[in-house]
Amino acid sequence: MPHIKLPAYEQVKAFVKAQINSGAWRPGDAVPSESALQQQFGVSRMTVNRAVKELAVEGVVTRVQGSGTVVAQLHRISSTLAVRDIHEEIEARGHTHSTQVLLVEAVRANAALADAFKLRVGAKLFHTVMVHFEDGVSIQHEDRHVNPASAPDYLGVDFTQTTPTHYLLEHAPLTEASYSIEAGLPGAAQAKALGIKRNDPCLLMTRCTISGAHVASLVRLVYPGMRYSFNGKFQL
Amino acid sequence: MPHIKLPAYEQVKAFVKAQINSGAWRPGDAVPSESALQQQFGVSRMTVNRAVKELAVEGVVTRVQGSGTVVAQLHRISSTLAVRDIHEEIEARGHTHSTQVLLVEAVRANAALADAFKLRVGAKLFHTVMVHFEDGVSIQHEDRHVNPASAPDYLGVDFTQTTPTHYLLEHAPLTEASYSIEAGLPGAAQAKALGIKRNDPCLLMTRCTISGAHVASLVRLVYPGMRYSFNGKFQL
DNA sequence: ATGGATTAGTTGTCTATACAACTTGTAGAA
DNA sequence: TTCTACAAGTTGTATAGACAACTAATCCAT
Repeated sequence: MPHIKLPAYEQVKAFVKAQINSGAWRPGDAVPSESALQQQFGVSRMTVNRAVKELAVEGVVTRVQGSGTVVAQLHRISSTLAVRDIHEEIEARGHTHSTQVLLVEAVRANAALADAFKLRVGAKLFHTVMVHFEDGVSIQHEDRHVNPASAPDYLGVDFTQTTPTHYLLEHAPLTEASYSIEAGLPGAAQAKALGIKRNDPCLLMTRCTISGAHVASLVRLVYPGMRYSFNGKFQL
Repeated sequence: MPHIKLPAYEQVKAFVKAQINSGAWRPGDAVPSESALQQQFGVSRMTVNRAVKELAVEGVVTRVQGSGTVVAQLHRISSTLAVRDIHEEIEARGHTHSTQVLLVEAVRANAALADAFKLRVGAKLFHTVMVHFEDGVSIQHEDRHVNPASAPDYLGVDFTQTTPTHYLLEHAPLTEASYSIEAGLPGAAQAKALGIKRNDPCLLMTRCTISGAHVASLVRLVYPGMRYSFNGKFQL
């Protein structure tokens, strides 16, 4: 065991976590005030403040100005789902990525698309459909609509060289995004493109990204069920 | 527009975010040093330090001691997946929750379970199977194994009154958890218990929770496909 | 009893300063 | 050329103090 000297604020954090961890302090219990911890550890209040504030950000404790600090009721799994380029993701696993472009076109927004993009019906949108492969195995079907206001040159991009996610992250900096993940069956065309059966379960992700004032992109991703999973981890 | 006076550190954060948001600073670009921002805003270095440090925690910028600060390459969607009691979750939606307990028993660990719990083959484990309903509609099939060392009285709990998650969060404080979400088909027994067809796609979540020195619980959750989704949002 | 002011205690923000730890480029020595 | 030592710049940690903002309880006058 290396005798690494932890910073003072880390020692305070470790102490609080240990009390919670051991069960001595239970959810809802009060955590000693900053001045109490300050005296206990012989450090300045700013140092204690930093420690407890970080624990609050991590969701371990809850603070109320004027009232005090208590052990949080729920311990959250803080998993950070990256809006990440699938190309990089696959390369990071040491595999090779390839893309089959199925469709590149300009379309006019129907009611549903107009609503999602906050544009009028009939407004011009870009539309691409492609399949991504990991070592030759289909892993993601990507059906995307893009707002020309956010990426006017989108249709001219060579998507066998650059993924839409990569291009958009470069040209339309992300300011807001929302997503939804559910299970479902692929459409006929999607199943065919992915080379799976119509009744093979899939993870369906829809994601809407906003860049500045515009809704930049709306994408529907289909992951063949058994070939992909979302993973996460949490540590107190 | 309310003229709310933001704290100084929030103003610095807002400035940096605005530069990134507008595209003036792109991923990989250098962010001004703390001393530069300090002079620009006429505040102390500690205030600037707090602002930029928080941006680093949020994943907006990347800092390297001795080198500097740059705009982060990837903007992450930080979605916090709560290890949350499904009872509370349903009640929070204004619906009513009910449980059908299918199995409560003690079992001996087979190879797979022993490996997951880091116990020897044949060690005693508790095992419960139940279905959760939201307004009478099945929404989750829960198949759970529990380490007796973490919750010796687990089998005596009335699970029509208390959910396993709630009981375990109370009696075995969570210190670590990992999960995996994928799409798949339910087993025959699971489909029957949920009242769905064998080929209805489902979200499958397996979750392993650690409490102190013990692997406390291993649970396999099955959510009927179209009735449940995981949602998340991100804002710069 | 009710309502209002006061007060003690707690967290939130901010300052000015100091030193430590680390990175990077440069000047000098081998 | 190559390596070393140094210096400048940057972030990390920590201090002591101050005031603001808020909460909860108490006391007091009505």
